[in-house]
Amino acid sequence: MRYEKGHRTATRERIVDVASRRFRAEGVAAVGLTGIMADAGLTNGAFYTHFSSKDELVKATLVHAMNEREAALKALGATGGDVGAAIREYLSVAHRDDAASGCPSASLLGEIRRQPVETRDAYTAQITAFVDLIAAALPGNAVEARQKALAIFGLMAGTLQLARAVSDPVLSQEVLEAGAKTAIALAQG
Amino acid sequence: MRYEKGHRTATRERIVDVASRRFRAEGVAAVGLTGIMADAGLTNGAFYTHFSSKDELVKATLVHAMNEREAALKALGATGGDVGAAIREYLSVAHRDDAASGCPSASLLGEIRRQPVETRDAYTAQITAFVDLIAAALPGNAVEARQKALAIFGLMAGTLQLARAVSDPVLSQEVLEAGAKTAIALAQG
DNA sequence: TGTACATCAGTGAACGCGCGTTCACTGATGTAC
DNA sequence: TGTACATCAGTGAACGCGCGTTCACTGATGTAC
Repeated sequence: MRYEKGHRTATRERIVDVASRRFRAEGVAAVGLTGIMADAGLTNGAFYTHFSSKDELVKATLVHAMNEREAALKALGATGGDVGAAIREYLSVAHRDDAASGCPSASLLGEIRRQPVETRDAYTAQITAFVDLIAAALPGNAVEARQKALAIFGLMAGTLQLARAVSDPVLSQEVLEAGAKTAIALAQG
Repeated sequence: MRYEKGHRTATRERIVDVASRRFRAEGVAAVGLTGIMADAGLTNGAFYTHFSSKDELVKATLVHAMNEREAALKALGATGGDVGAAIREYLSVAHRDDAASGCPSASLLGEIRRQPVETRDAYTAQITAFVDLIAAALPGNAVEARQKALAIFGLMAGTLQLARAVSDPVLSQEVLEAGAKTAIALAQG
């Protein structure tokens, strides 16, 4: 073989990994393909041997980042019932200051609505699974738990974005704390 | 006079108005100055007799849109204590489907953190006033009311964005309802 | 009163730049006969 | 065993395009003398 087995797959995954970090940190519209390919150690032309368009890459990165997040949530034991720990991690200073490896919903939610329908469909499927996971860890009957899970998710994504947007560090901290306190109360009550 | 009195001011306001609608609907990065000027009935060159850069326009549109929202909130009687009506309006299908004239936080929150510090400062001042307004209408002591106001704002902005992002209309409606129910419970409890 | 110049809001072509995308080509390694 | 051709992942220059920004210019109306 010219390249070791799995070389092509590994290259594609490297592109997706680099792109998903830069999209989350800088926004989809602001990041160019040439830069992504350079970060992955390749030249621009190779992009189209892996993806048919930038839109397809965006879709792949969203799915990749959501799966990464879902795995992190499971690792934190949230699915075992410790939703509080997951909320505190989500609304932490560390997560606020590291958008690149953080929740794609928090960094890209505003851009997702302007993506092609295939991308929005993929995102919808991911978010549905994610909300199911949160709901399963909440007390109460299934209908109530689902409602709460949706509200908690909206609260966390909105709060994290707000904490990142404001320029006053004191206010930012206050936003995180108010969100965490409220989300935990919702999860327990 | 060559132009009637106030002509220049009116033109500037027209540019800000057009831009603030298009930025909210399509995102700051996706809208070009030539298109904005054409929508305002002018050619591209005139832009720089009113603003020194696109960044300055973005800042002006944010302030403009936030003030517009604040006026709408007051008109709804939220400052008189009817926070429920304001929440229902915010998380309505009408608001979801009309980002152009809606809350700039919901449509632009993700982009604000990447703006120059002057823009983020201006946004921070606006959001502070906005949160004070919500807090004043909530029951309980000032500290509690402020915490609740921050959480409610995060919840509403995140929920509205999520309802806009998902491609499934049933899920979108469910998101709006779960958010509204939770926000109202928070405001009353 | 008539003429020369100043002011002002706006025009529209041009600038360099980076974007997404295309494509002829390379070079290493495989297979066929 | 030696030679011709096929496959594959990637290269790097080029495409047209729209971006933010600059600038010489226009034309209507004002003021100075």
